[in-house]
Amino acid sequence: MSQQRSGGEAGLSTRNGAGPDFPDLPDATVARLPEYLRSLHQMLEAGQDTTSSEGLAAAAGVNSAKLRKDLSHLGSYGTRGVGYDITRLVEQIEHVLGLTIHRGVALVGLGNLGHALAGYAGFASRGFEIVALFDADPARVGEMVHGLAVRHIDQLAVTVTQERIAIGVIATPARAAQSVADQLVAAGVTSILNFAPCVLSVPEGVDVRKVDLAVELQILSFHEHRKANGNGQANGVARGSAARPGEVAA
Amino acid sequence: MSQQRSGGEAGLSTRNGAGPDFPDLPDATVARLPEYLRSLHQMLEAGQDTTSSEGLAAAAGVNSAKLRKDLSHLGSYGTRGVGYDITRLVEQIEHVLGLTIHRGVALVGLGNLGHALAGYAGFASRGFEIVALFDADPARVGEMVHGLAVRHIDQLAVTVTQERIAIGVIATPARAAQSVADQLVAAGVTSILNFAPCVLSVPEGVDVRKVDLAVELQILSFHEHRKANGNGQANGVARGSAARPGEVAA
DNA sequence: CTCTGTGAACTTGTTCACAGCG
DNA sequence: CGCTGTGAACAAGTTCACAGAG
Repeated sequence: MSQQRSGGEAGLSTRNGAGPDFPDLPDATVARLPEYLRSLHQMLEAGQDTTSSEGLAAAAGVNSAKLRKDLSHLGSYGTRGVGYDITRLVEQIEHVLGLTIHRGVALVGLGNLGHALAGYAGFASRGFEIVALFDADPARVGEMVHGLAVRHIDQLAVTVTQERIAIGVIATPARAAQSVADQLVAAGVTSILNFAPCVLSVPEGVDVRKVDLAVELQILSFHEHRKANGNGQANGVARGSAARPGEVAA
Repeated sequence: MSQQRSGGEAGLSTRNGAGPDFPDLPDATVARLPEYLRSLHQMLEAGQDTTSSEGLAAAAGVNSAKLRKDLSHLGSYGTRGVGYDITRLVEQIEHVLGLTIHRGVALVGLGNLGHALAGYAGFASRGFEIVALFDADPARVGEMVHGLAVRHIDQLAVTVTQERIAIGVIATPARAAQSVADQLVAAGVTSILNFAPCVLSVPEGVDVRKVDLAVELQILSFHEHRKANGNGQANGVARGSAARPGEVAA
């Protein structure tokens, strides 16, 4: 697993017992499906209605064998000699990712980053709706942010339970994050996206994904360092990256 | 591999030819070093000066064998029967990651996210300084954001070259990202952190890391979907995540 | 004859388990 | 004797290369 890649615990992903609708996907595959989906939507907008593994792979920045293997895990939705029907593939991926269900998200912490996340168009366009905002600072409570009023963190339990929110986003300072996570979990949240630079511990059955902006820069720094010192043929693009192979433009 | 996982091309990382100072680290190890570093700093602040692999592993959310293997790639900086000297380990990791050198960063795109990034304290505290802001919108040019004036994107080449900026952050809409990347590369930038939801193509020798906020939610959605349908023992925490193993609280 | 789907080879990453240093 | 450092076993992920469907 990418950013980041890569890191994190074993990533058991998902064990078997799967019906036809819930194939048992490798973690690495799950992490790439959203990227395929994005490329497919782009193609639809461009008026395309069919694509080859080669074409979609190029658009998503992976190689075609990998793409075919990923898609084959969903079942066979391609036609040999022709390619994939884009609409059908989109439906299939959205179904597997559970994007056909509308998902409400609670956002905790309305500092700089929280404000940006609250207004991030990319969430809404992908079927996620931020339905509640929380902050511990009384000065921020009541403030309207992108059409939603900020509530005090004390309201978290009630709201999350009432609105059956299953996904929480933590954008608080690190020192507050564990406590917020505990409250989210207690209220019934089972998936957390954590932007605070700290490790959260949560009960089994709760998924946490972490995005640490500074970590990404530090990884780039490592590669810079190596390039600068001319050692090895440093050039690697890892976890979640997107360089196409062998292009030399500039 | 995995958050990134992590997606992306082969991830050659770094080939050999390494001197003692530039060990050839596996990508997965590089991705974890920043997390170790953060935990170590936290321990220093708490007044600790020594830690065991077990202790640091717990703090960083990995298992201790992995941690020891990761650190062993840097050379032997532990004492058997005792543990690691925190200060020494911090120095070593910072050196390997190239954090001893001050790195200026250019940020392009000052929408919601760009504003948040410009003010993100986590960058500065990790040795990265945002030294220039760019936007294409004339209405935003000249605006002061966290002490820096926004310049027009036309100034990018000059500024990046003059200030010898090696790292660029793209926080523009997707449609502008490729053009911005091209300009960054042309001006000499060799590492790019891309927040735009699109694949960038860059020449060999340039590293790109991608952070896509919506992708993270979609991955969580997949696990939600499986949990809701009770299929398999869904619970996996992948790329860049941070749940401790086997804790059952709440 | 083209392009998918997939076994098999290979590479990378993780975990185990223990030798041996301090 | 505790804890690091590491070979060896294992697991996951990637790539190759080709059979065979359309």
